[in-house]
This record gives sequence, C-alpha cells and structure tokens, in this order.
Amino acid sequence: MSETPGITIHQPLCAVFRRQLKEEGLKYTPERAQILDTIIQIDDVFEAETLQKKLHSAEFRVSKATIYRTLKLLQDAGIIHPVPLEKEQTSYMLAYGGRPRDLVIRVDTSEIESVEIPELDEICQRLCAQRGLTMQGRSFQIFARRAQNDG
Amino acid sequence: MSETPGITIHQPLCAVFRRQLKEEGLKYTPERAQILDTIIQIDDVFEAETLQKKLHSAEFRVSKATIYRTLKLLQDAGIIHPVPLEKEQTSYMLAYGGRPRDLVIRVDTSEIESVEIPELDEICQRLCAQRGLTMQGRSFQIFARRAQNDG
DNA sequence: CTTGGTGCAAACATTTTGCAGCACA
DNA sequence: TGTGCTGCAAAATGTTTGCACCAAG
Repeated sequence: MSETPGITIHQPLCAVFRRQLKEEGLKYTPERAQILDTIIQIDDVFEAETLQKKLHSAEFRVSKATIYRTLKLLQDAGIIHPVPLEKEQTSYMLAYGGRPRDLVIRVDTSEIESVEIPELDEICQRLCAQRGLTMQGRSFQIFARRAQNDG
Repeated sequence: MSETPGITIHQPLCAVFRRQLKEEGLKYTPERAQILDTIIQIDDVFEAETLQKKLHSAEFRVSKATIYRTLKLLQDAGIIHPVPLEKEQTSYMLAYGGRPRDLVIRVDTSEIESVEIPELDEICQRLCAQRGLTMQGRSFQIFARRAQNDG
C-alpha cells in the first residue's frame, strides 16, 4: 500500500460527521469522536464487537448501546456502510478514505482481498452526476471461488 | 469462460443448484426448487419474509426454518448473495440472471434504482481471471443523496 | 434400513429501547 | 432549566438448532 503521509482524510471525516450532527441538533460527543476515530484506525471491515474491543483496548469504555447508536448515525451520514459478509453480526466499512474498499471475497475459503479499481471511481461519479446526486460511498464485492477446472 | 450472450437463466440456475446439491450429497427437494423458482420470479432484492409471503400466496407452504436453510444453500452455491441495505432483515438478491443487479441507493429517500454497468462485467472477469478464480456473483451499490448544493 | 429433509418450537445472538442520572448550552 | 447523551438491563427480532416424523434410495 503506497500511501500519502499522515495527513489524509481524518479531518474531513470528522468534519463531515460534525456537520451532519449539528444539522440535526445533535452533539459531537467524546464517545462519538472516539468511535469514529477508532473506525478510521481499524481501516478495514469491522463489526460492532470488534469496534468495542478496540475501544476497550484504547482504555475507552463505551457501551454497546452507544456503539450501535453511533453506528447508525455514521451510516446516516454516509460515513460508513454495511458490507454483506456471511457473518452473523453486521459488518461495516468506511465509505470514505484513501484506502481500497472494493473486495474480492472467496466464498470457498472466506478470504477477503482488498483491491483497487480506479475505473470504479469514474463509473460512480458518472452515475451520480447523471442523476444530480452526491456520492456518499460505495460497496463493491466480487464473490468468487477457485476456478472449477483445476479443482 | 467466454460467454454466450444473454440467453435464458432459469434453467441453468436450477441446474447449478442441483449440481451443487448433488455434489454434497444433498437433495433437490420440492421446497428447494420452489424457493429458487420464487426467488427468480421476484427478480428483485428480497428478504426471508418477503420470500415466505410470496411462497404462501402461491399456495406453497414452507417453514421459515426451511427458507433460512435453503437461503444458506443458495448462497453457498453462489446463486444469491446478501445485499447491504439498512433493513433489519438480511436482504438478498440473485447473483445470476440477465437483469441489472447494480444499485444506486438514495440514502436520503431510501429509493433503490437498478442500473446497468457493462464495464463492471469486464472488470470482474479481469479480476477473477488474474487470480485464477471463477466468479460467483457480485454486489455493487452506490450510496448517494441529492446534490448538496441544491439542498 | 439409512440418509437427508421438513416443521415446530425452543434457544440464541444481535440489536433496540426505556429509564435515571449527567453534561453542556 | 432544557435538550441531548450515556450506561445498564430488559425487550424485541431475526436466525439457528434439536427433535420427531416423513420421504427416497
């Protein structure tokens, strides 16, 4: 993963969230800030539980209730969105961010590989532009298994 | 997998399912056949409950348990896969079929529009080919809202 | 007979919600 | 002083599982 230095997208994300919250008369509390920050750190698919553990290990105690409530807010803000994995718990991923978010999922081994698909950005932009929409994020997964003829 | 143009898909789907079942020593029962058939008829995103109602109205009584069990089998076979909507119930859609399966989801209005993105087929094929995989299906959603500058 | 499938109902797990105490405008 | 937020625990829902009986090879 080649990266841009430390700057990146954290600030904008927080800003988006804050703006969205303010817009609805809600508050940007420490819990919410911490949750978003942790999600950004995880930088991968995650579940409510994963998130809580991570928060926990950062000495930040947040209840499941608050996590679920915040997850919903983040989803409304278009900052995260659910990913259709076969887990029992709902999985989420960041909708924004410089990292790859498109996945190739091996249905036979359950492996998940992140891939970069530059063309997709253009496709998304085009589709949104045609409809006068602002893109909030996307979710793209390819489900595949080992080629059947070798195996 | 060079492709035959868009001929039919129902027969092949049943065949795929039957083969997959046989491969694991399972049976292609009337319930399973009926469930797959109903899913094909629905030809849209659906949930376990929707499915049961549809089956019901077709005078075909199938228990929730069987529906869930079959849904899992169909998923394993790569015939359907979950879609990440904001519903409480898991939503699924057909992975195969001649219909569009890519969605533009309005996060502000919850509208769901199916779109055709031919380039995606190529992209998927390419990614799978590069990895020696056989594609089972894909899931693609764009989350968007009305352009912010006119709201 | 043996293996698998179905429905039912109980069991489970996750997610949601009511409530009391708090914090900040 | 009022609105919103949090944690806790109870409640609600979707999904899974154990069991007894049924069907097919």
